[in-house]
Amino acid sequence: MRLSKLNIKKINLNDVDENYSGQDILMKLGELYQYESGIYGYGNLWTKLERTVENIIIDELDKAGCIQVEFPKLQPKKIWDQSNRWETYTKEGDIMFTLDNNLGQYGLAPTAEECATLFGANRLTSYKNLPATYYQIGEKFRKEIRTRGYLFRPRTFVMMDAYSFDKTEEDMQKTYDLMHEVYLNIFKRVGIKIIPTVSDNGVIGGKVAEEFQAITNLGEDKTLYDEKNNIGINKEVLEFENRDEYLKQLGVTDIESLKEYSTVELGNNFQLGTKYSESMDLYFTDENGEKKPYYMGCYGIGLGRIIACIIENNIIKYKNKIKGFSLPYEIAPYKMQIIYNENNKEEAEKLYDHLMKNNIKVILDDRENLSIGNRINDVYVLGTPKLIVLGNKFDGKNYEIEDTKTNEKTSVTIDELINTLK
RNA sequence: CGGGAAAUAGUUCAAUUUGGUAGAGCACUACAUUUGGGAUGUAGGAGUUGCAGGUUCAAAUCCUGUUUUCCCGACCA
Repeated sequence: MRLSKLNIKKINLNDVDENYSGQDILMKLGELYQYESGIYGYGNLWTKLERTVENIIIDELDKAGCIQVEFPKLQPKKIWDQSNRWETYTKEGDIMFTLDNNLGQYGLAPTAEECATLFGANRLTSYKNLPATYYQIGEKFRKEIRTRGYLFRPRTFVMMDAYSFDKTEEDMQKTYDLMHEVYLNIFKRVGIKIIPTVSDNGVIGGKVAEEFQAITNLGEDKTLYDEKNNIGINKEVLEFENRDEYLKQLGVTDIESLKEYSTVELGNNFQLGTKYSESMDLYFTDENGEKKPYYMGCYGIGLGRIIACIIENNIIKYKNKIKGFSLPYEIAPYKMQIIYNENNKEEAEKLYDHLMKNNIKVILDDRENLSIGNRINDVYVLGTPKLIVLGNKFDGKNYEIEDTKTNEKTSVTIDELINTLK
């Protein structure tokens, strides 16, 4: 990408939000735009980053045999009546944005159990069709009573939601366990340290729900982490009466020895059982020709939260002052930023074309009338993991790459450069 | 929904205490110089002070109402 086309604003790093520095920088750049509390527009960097994370999620889910689909964001009231959730979501919970017009009443998708169940039941008519898991990635809408931390808790956000259909409770458990493994792979690939955590729902109904908590000092939750068993316990659980029995069940013996972390929930999986199948009156036919309810599960990952988390966990400071951030190389939409002085303009253009031809996404800082220093500082503001300067020291052969996280500099030839970037 | 803070130029803020022509830094525009870690000079543009009432000769400033934003809590498939 040519930086001259991105039209980022010049920013002052002296008054950056202390808590959410990365997202505030994107706001100041114009790469995030707030329309009102909890409703944002995303610039190129956020969008590309989202695509990258999305592709990782799609890749892992597809490998696990899940089927990508898309459900409507505009959902008719009648399907919510079918599961008896319209009142819950509009009155008691008051979480759904609703529309009322001459065609009828609608809700903007806060989630999609109804859509998924109807969609699945229409084609999963026989036990021979099961199991099946459908997933989609798209915007969700929720009337959060209090927005918080930019894209950590907005009112519209991008989420992956998956819905599984199984014949029996045992099969549902298998699918649920499989999704657990898929989630761990996803979070590993996006570079986030995750703690699979027992949530409070789990206490009430046995092991039917789990959260995937990421360690960050900006978190909303407190999680006790048992490193040996790789399991976390939401601190809320300790408030419950049957805590001892429950902890025993988890294999946690010494609660005092567990380290407490501030965390944010990036994913949440649930065993739904036959709740939707039965309430919506949708069944399959089993081996004996009998009507049976689907055992379902639902699985969610917040894409926006993943991205916010990655950005805020990779802030770069210099002399205790915020400088910007540095994205993990694997997920950065642009791997390197090319900076040059007037004498090396042609060389820089050549390098840019060469990398593009090799399908390596980089940023060429082709803006005019800026000092090298200005340009280098903007690398940090955009989060680009590596930078290369074609300045006075450039000899036409050896390229000096700098890692923005470690400040390590290496000198390489063009072929070596392409190999490192691949 | 409870508690707290705030709203003035694109942005971060000052001027409000004590009513009297609305300012500054950064950003923006033009020209020149500068160009390896957030330059310099000269000139310039930019505002119905969130909105609505009220008091006053006069309101950013005082009073009343209202809207919005942020933070803490509660809430959270």
